[in-house]
Amino acid sequence: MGIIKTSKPTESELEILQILWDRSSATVREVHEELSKVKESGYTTTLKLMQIMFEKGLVVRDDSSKTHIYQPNISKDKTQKQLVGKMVTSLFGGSASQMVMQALGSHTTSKAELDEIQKLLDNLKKQ
Amino acid sequence: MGIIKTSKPTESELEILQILWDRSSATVREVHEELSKVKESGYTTTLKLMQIMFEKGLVVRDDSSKTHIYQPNISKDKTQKQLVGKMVTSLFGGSASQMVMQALGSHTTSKAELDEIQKLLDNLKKQ
DNA sequence: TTTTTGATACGAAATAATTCGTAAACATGG
DNA sequence: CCATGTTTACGAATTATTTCGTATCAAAAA
Repeated sequence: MGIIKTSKPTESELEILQILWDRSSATVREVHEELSKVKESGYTTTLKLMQIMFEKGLVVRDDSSKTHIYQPNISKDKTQKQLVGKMVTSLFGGSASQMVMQALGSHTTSKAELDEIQKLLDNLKKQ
Repeated sequence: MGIIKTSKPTESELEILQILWDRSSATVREVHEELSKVKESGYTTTLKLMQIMFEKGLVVRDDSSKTHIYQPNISKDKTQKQLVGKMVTSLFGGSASQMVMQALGSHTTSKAELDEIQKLLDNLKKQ
């Protein structure tokens, strides 16, 4: 049983978490470079955000050397579950299938992905 | 081709839209009663929110009588698509199936719902 | 050693979202 | 007509989030 993380990440925090999940660890500089590809903002903005995330416990950091190295402290999986769950509740009246249909209906999904979903569906049906 | 609604509704606005989508039209009083069931807040707060939503074009209203009657001005379907799409992009790297799996994996889904999804899946596979 | 570069810390401004108090308008019942 | 209750309008406080400027420190370069 892990520690409960109540506060859901803000939009900006999520962008940073994405990068940390991908790379598993990164400096502020690295995160900022990555963000800059899709977003216009100053270095100290990214720094401040990551400091706040540290205070909130969303990330951990190694500050043994001058340049701190950050790592995510909440799992991608759990966070996805949490946010999807919230969306299912608040936007689809609790019906996951409604959301699934909306998701599959509007996006083009590859054959491989459809097969994966089929597999999952088969498993769920058995139980 | 409809008018483009850029601004995504805030959390609070979404709660109100839910109610308007359900009832198709409602007064501030009615919306507030409904909200009160799950949330603690003052009447004028709801009023103000709905006024702002009107300014943004999220809702329309009939103000021919003293008590205004509000209706949603963006469709539930479009809004769901938009928000699900945003989540797929920002949280699942564009893979709808990843999200579907997360949604189905964490929620308990009824047999009937699973069948519905199966039907949709069959359709998608054919194409 | 001195200068330059790159890093953190931190306060605070700017922006967005939520909340509420108060005034004014108006209908209704006495 | 007057009091009461319900409504809208609106300003403004509060809270949350994002953004950046400036000070300071340390390492590397000159």
